[in-house]
Amino acid sequence: PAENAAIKDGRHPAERTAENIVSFRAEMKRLGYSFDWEREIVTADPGYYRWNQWFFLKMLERGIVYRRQGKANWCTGCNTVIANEQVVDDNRCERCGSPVVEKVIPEWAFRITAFAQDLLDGLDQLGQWPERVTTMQRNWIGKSAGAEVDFAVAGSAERIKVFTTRVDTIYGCTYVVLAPEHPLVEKVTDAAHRAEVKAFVERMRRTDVLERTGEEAPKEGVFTGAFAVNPFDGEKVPVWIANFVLAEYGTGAVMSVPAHDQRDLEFARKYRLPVRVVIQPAAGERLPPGDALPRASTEDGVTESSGPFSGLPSSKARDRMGAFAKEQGFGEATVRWHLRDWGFSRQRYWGTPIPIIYCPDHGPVPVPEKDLPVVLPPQAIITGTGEPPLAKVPEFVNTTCPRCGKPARREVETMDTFVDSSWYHARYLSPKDDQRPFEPAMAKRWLPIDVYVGGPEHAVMHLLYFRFWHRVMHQLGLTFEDEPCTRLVTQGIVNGPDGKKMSKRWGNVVAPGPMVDRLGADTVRLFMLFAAPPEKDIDWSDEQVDGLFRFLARVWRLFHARQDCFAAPAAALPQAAGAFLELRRRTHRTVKRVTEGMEGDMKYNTGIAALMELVNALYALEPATDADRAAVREALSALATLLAPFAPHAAEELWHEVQGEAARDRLLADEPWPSFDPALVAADVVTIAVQVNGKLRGEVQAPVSAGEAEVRALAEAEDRVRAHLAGKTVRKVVFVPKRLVNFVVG
RNA sequence: GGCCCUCUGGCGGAAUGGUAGACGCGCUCGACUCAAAAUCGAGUGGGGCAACCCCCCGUCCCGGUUCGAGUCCGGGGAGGGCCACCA
Repeated sequence: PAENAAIKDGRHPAERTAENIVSFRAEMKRLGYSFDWEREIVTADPGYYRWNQWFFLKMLERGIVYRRQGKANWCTGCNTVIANEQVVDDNRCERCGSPVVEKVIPEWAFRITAFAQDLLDGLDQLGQWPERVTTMQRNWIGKSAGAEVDFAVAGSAERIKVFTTRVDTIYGCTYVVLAPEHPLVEKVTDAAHRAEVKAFVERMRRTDVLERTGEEAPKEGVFTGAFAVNPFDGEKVPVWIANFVLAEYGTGAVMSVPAHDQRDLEFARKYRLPVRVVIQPAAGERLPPGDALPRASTEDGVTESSGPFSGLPSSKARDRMGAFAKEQGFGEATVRWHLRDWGFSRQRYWGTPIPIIYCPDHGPVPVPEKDLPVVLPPQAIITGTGEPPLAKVPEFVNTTCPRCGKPARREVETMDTFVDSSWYHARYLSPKDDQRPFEPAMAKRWLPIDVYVGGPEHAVMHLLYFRFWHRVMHQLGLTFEDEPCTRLVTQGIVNGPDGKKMSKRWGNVVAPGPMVDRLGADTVRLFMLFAAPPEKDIDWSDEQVDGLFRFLARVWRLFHARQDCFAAPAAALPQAAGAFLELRRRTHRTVKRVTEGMEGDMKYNTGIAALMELVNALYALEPATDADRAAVREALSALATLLAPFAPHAAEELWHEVQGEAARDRLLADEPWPSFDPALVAADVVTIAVQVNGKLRGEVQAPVSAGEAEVRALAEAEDRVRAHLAGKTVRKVVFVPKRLVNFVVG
C-alpha cells in the first residue's frame, strides 16, 4: 500500500510511512493505550529487516528457501507484475487498462509444504483458538488421502498417472481426462484429432484461469483419440482433455467416474460417455442404472461390479485396492495437500531487499552474514511500470561476487510484507538487539504469547506464516516451542457508516481524533468497549456515544455530591444495615462481575454495564450514619478503581477525590485491584419455587445473612416447603442451588 | 458446491439449562425554567382488562430431550464469512 500511494502522489514511501507512524502513535497515546513504547519497532528500519535477511540466509542453508518458476499476473501495458487486486474486470490492469496475462517468472519461495503435517498436527494443541480459525487452517492445509494409479496408454509406452480420493470407484471409470497443460497431451493425441486438440489447448491457454474454472463455466473438452487401460480390469477407456481439470492439483490427470462424481457426470452426459454404477448405498434404496441416474452419488457405500473387490464397504475397498496397486507396481496410496509453497519475492521497492548476488560464474550467491544488512537505497524511482525499481539504481545493483570478487549484480526483488509480520512478536522481546533477532533467554521467559488479538481476515495467511516461522525459529534454537501463541481472539470487523468494512481502501474510516476533541478520550474508549463484545462485528454509529459521556458526568457529580463520605471511618463498615447493606452487596458483586469480565472473555461491555448499575444504585441512596457513609465510600472507592481500565483519566481524578493526596500515584503504581468478599456476593435470599404437576404453585424465600452458607438457608426453605406438602407424595425433587428448587407432587 | 458463523424490543446488546430483554440509545410523560438546553424523576416487547392487581402470547420456523429450553439435540428458513470444478 505504501508503494501504491507513492506511485499515486509521487512521494517517497519512507516519507509517508514516517508520517503515518507519527500520527498513529499520537492517536494511540491520546486514547491512553498502555503500550510499552520502549519496545516500539519499525519493520521498515534496517535494524529490523536485517533479521529478515538473516532468516533468509539461515533458511537458504537449510533448504527451506528455494528458487522456483512461479506464475504471476503480467500487465502487458505496464510491463510489470501486478497483484490480484489490481486485475479488474475482463482481465485488465486497474491502472492502464491493458490486458493482463499469466507469465512464468523465477521467484523465491519458502518450503512451507514441508511443514504441512506439522502445522496440521499443531492445531490440536490450540484449544484456545476460535474453532473457525483452526477449521479454516485445516481446510487451507487441505490434507487429502487418496491413491495414485497409472493408466497405460494403449499402443504406447506412456503412462497416465491419475490421483483420486475414491479409488474404490475405479471400476466405474469410463474415461480419463487430462488438464490442457498436461505434458502428455501432445504425445497421446492421434493424427485425426491433432488440429481440434491444439485449438482447444490454445483457447484454454488464452482464457483466464478463474474464468475457465469458475462456477458458471460450462464443462467442455475434446477427445484425443487415445485410449487408456484401467489397470484393475484391463478395460480401455477414452482419453479426453477438459477445462475443469487443473494442472497444478494432484497429477493434472483424473480418472472419471460419472456415476459417483457430479462434474464427471455432467461431462459424460454432454459428450455421451457411459455411466456405470459401482457403489450402492449401505442402506436404503438401490441406485438406478447409470443411464437413469439423476445425479452422481458421491457417498461412501458398498462396492459392486468391482471384480474381486465387490461387496466391500468403500473404506475397506480403498485400503485393499491401494495395497493391491502397490503390490502390482501400478500405483500406491498417497497424500495430497492443498497448501502451496509460499512465493515471497516481489517486484517492488518498499520491502526487505533479498540478500542475493548474481555472479556470472557462480550464479546466485548469498550475501555473507557479516555484510548484512543489505540496505534499501533511498534514491529509487517508483513508477509502477517496467522493471522493479531497484533495477534502476546502479549504485545498488552493481557489486562484486562475494565468492570471486568479479563484478556481479544484486537481486532487485524484495520480500513480501508477510515476512515482516511473521516474527515481529519475537522482536518485541529485545527490540534493540543488534547481535541476533532476539534473545533466546527472553523467548524462554515470555513466549508463547498468552493472548493474541487480531482480525479474522488473518485466519489463514498471516496466522499460518506466523506458525510456520515460529517452527523455523524453534529449529534454529531461538525459541522453545512450535506454537507462537496459546490463545487467539479475533475481534470483530468495524463497518463504516456506509455499511462497508471500515478501511482506508473505501475511505470510510472514522478517525477517533475529532470525537476525542469533543468528548474526551475516556468517553471514546468507553463507547468503543461498550458497543459490543470484542469478537462481534459492529456497524459504526455515533448514537450511543452521548450516553457514555453522560455516564462519566454522572459519576463526576456523584463524587461531588458525596464528599461527606470520603472521610468515613472504615471501622463502621461492618455495621451497615438495610439499604446500605444492600449497597455493600452490590459493590462486592460489581467487583466480581467486572473482575471476571476482564480476566475471562473480555466482556468489557457488561463490565461497564455493572458500573452503571452501581452508580444508579448510589444515586438512589441518602447516607445518614457513619456506617452508611462508610458503605458509600467503599462503593466509590471500588468504582474509581474499576473504572481505570475503561476511563483511565477519569479514574485517576476520582481516586484522588476519595483517597486524598498522593492517591493518584498509588493508583498508577501498584494499588491493588479491589477484592470482593464472597459472603457479600452470595445471594441474600434463596428462592424455592413449588411446582405441582407442571404448574407453578408458589415460591418460598429464605434470607441468607452475611457469612451464612447459602446452602443452609436453602435447606431451611426446603424444609418449610416439605412441611407444607406433608401428607402428599413428592414424586420428584430437583435440587438446584443458587436458583430454584422445583417439586413435582403427585 | 464445500466448510463455518449468526438470528433476542424501534436500535446496540444482557441472560452458569432456572422470573427473557440487564445496561445503554431512542421515544413518551412529568419536575426545574419566562423559554430552551443541561439535569432529575416516572414509563417504554405484544395482546386482553375499567385497572401500571391480574391473565395470555412472545428469543427466525417445525420437532425432540428436560420438572424447566433464547441456551442442549435433529430438521428447515434467512443473512453473513471463507474456500471453491481439489478429482
